[in-house]
Amino acid sequence: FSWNSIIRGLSAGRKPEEAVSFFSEMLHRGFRPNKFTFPFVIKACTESSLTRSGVSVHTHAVKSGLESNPYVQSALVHMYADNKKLDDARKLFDQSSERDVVSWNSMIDGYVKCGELDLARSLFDRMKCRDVISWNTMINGYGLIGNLVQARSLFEKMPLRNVVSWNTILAGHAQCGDVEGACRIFSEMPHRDVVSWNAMLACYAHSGQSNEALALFNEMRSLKVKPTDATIVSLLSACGHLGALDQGESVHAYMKEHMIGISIVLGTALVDMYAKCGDICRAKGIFSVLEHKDVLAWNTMIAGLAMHGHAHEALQLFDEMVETGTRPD
RNA sequence: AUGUCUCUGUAUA
Repeated sequence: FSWNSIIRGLSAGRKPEEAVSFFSEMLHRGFRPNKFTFPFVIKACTESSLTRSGVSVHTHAVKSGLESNPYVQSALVHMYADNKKLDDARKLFDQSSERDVVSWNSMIDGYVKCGELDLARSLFDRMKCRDVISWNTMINGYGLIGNLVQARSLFEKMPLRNVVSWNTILAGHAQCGDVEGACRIFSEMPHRDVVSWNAMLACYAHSGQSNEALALFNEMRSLKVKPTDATIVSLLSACGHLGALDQGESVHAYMKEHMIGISIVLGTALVDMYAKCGDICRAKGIFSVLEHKDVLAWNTMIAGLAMHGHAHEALQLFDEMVETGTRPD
């Protein structure tokens, strides 16, 4: 009933850990979770890397007799796999009597994200119920470890491709530095969504083809594709590499115009862009208003200061970072 | 009414 809707809302929101505390509250008051409750809570544990709570949620699922529900089971496999607890995930996976396609895919993706492509592949080969996500997951894995030969071979063999398949093989080429290949795929793909555009933009930005990135963004705008944070971040990175302050400023203005809020990632990209373009004051200004600064944000600001010869200030900032409880890496 | 895949931020070489 309504407990479920609240937990669902929290788990989909920005603070999924609140869904977990809400779940404990629910149990504390004597309400019984049902088969819809668990996937929401487990997802919240997955996203906030709360593996300890996850284990306790797992225990409750067992007590409720819901551990064999396919939605609950696959959510648990995904939770362990996503948090790199591959042995726990696999144990659960092997114990399940009826593994559905989502459990298989989650287990394979767990191996993929840890670079264990051989283990992923052996599961994939044993699968009878492969769907487009299984194929996409494997293609992504080969792209991540730089094996474009296998990635392409699966891409060609797969019976059905969706836009994610195309985006995945595109990103794989980008990951391997094959800009021409990425370009070719981008132009050949039957449909492009915002992720396709973002992947191509990032490819240009990472390979130093900043002007191509800016040109692609203009094309994107003329086609009325709505940008996301990833779009803006790649653009800022392109501007930073060019040292093009005026272009960077116009991206910043675009953000304000379209009411794009400054997340930690976007904020760090802005700090970096202003620093690389030589406007250290604006970089400091953005940095100072960033909430929940993480180690990457600090590193960016420190490097920006150091780059411009403000060694003393950089060291001061380093001390401040440590004092405010961020561990240097 | 619920679960799985793709794109984004820092340094050095």
